[in-house]
Amino acid sequence: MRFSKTLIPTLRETPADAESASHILMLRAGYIRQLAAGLYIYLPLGLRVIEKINKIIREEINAIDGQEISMPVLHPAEVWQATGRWYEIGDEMFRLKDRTGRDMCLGMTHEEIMTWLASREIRSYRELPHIWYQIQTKLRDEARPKSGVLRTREFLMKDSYSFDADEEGLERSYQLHASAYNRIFTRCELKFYMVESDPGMMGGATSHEFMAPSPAGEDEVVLCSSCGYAANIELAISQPGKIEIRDWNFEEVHTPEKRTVEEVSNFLKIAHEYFIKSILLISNNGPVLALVRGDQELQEKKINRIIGEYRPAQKGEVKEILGVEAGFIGPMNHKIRIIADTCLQKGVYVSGANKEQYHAKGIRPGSDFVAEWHDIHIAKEGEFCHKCNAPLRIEKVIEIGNIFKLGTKYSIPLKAFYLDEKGLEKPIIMGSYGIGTARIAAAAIEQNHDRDGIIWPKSIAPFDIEILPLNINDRNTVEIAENLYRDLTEKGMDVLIDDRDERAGVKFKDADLIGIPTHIIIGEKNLKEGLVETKNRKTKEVKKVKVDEVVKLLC
RNA sequence: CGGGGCGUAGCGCAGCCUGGUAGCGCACACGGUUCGGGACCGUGGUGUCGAAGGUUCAAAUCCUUUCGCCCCGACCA
Repeated sequence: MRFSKTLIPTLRETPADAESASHILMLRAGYIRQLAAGLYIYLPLGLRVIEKINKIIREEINAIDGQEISMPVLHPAEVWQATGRWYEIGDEMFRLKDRTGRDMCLGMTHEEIMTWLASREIRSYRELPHIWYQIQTKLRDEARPKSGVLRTREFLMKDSYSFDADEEGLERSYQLHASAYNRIFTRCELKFYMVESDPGMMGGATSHEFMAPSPAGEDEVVLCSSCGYAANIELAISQPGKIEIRDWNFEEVHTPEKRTVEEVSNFLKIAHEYFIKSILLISNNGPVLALVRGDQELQEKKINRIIGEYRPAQKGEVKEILGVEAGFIGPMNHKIRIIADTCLQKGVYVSGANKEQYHAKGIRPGSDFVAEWHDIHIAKEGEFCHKCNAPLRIEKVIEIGNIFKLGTKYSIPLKAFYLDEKGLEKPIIMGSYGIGTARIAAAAIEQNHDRDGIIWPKSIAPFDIEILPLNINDRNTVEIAENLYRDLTEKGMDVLIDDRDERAGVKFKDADLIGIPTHIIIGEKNLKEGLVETKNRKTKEVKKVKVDEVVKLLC
């Protein structure tokens, strides 16, 4: 492709609205333009990257017998009403009416529609299993689009769905996807982890996420480098450091105006981990007291899985329900449900005395209070793996893919049944598997860039080679450049030739910004000796090569 | 949805506090010199100052409302 005939509007200055590296560089290097919050135009270079990624995805999903189909973006409400998600999902779903007043929505995912299709087309166990997928635009009215292409309201996603007769089949489809995903992200040359994740609204029991480490990521994962344990921080289990068991007798201590763990800890000269933090929550089934150790935080997702929907109690409610001001709550002598973090099972602690201006020292779990024991704290860097006891570390990550076992959550309400060998009607067992194409591109940039610009992995770069004829007014330069352009293209390489009448400096700067892996620099002086230069964008290594050996070297 | 910030030329910004009718850099056009890391000199064009309303002799500037965008948080199939 010729630079002079391609829309590659590079920017010298950093756009004010961009913050993350991928956002800044995609704008500056002329890959994308923003239409509105969370809506992006993919310019020629951007589109090429997306297409390269999609090609890899197609090859790998086809290889596990996935069949590509294409589904409408506009959906009738009834299908979503059948599964209840029409009502469960709030403002995140774009809704509209057609001219006859019929309720419609824009597809934010396609479980419903895929299942609807399966319900019509699959009759017998003999037709199973199936994997259907599409690479299609999804629309979600995100509360907060951010970080350029990382979180948008309209985005391209590969979503596949598996249909099996039983759990074993689902497990097989799930593993096929896990291995396909590993190949896809490996081919895209990303650093990534496969981690345990919270199935959340998708229902079902098992799910994993594929996470690309990057400071621009919105999620965090907990990793054990010793045994390989890896989980989303929303559900990661960790063992806090052990503490000594003190021989304190139970006593009430006057702690005037000392409310927070920090304040009482300083006042009594006792470390945070000897405290019990009591947090009052209001669930749909009444108040719940959650207890975590003083040096820990409550993991909201974990408690959510135990008690369902809830909200933190307001100050007035604390006094009303527990009879004491927040800041002096302790776990003793309450009639409400108490859920305590498992690490509190052993030890002797300090907490509120349930009496204004007093804390209690020498609290013994089990005898001074009873509780349900669950892991409800947020895992922290330096805590220990519950499997192998090695120290854990935490990394920020970008979610680039996920796989879910859905079971029958969609097949039952949408009546996707099949007849088994005995003629019994059974619901199809499903899985759903997503990959965000643009997030792969963004993650690749986040993980591979330098001061000068993008450094694309070879597999997803918009072009393989960029030719830089430095002076296009020199006949020899142009001739050699054009010959190389033709020969390399004929060999199947994707080649961009910077045929603009620009100064050499401009071409170098733009080439580095755009980030094509290999540059061929054609300058008059070297040409006089029959040489051109090849430059590796990543290592910056430059080699002088004879003109007629270039093609052989690069193909 | 809560908190914060910003809307002035294509892009990046100054001017606003203390009202007097808009400026700088880059980009763009033309001419000349230059030509291997975002050249230099000269000339030139460019704005409903996000929008609406108000105060005032006079509003980019003060007041009110509203829209948009970014950041933090909440949310996130």
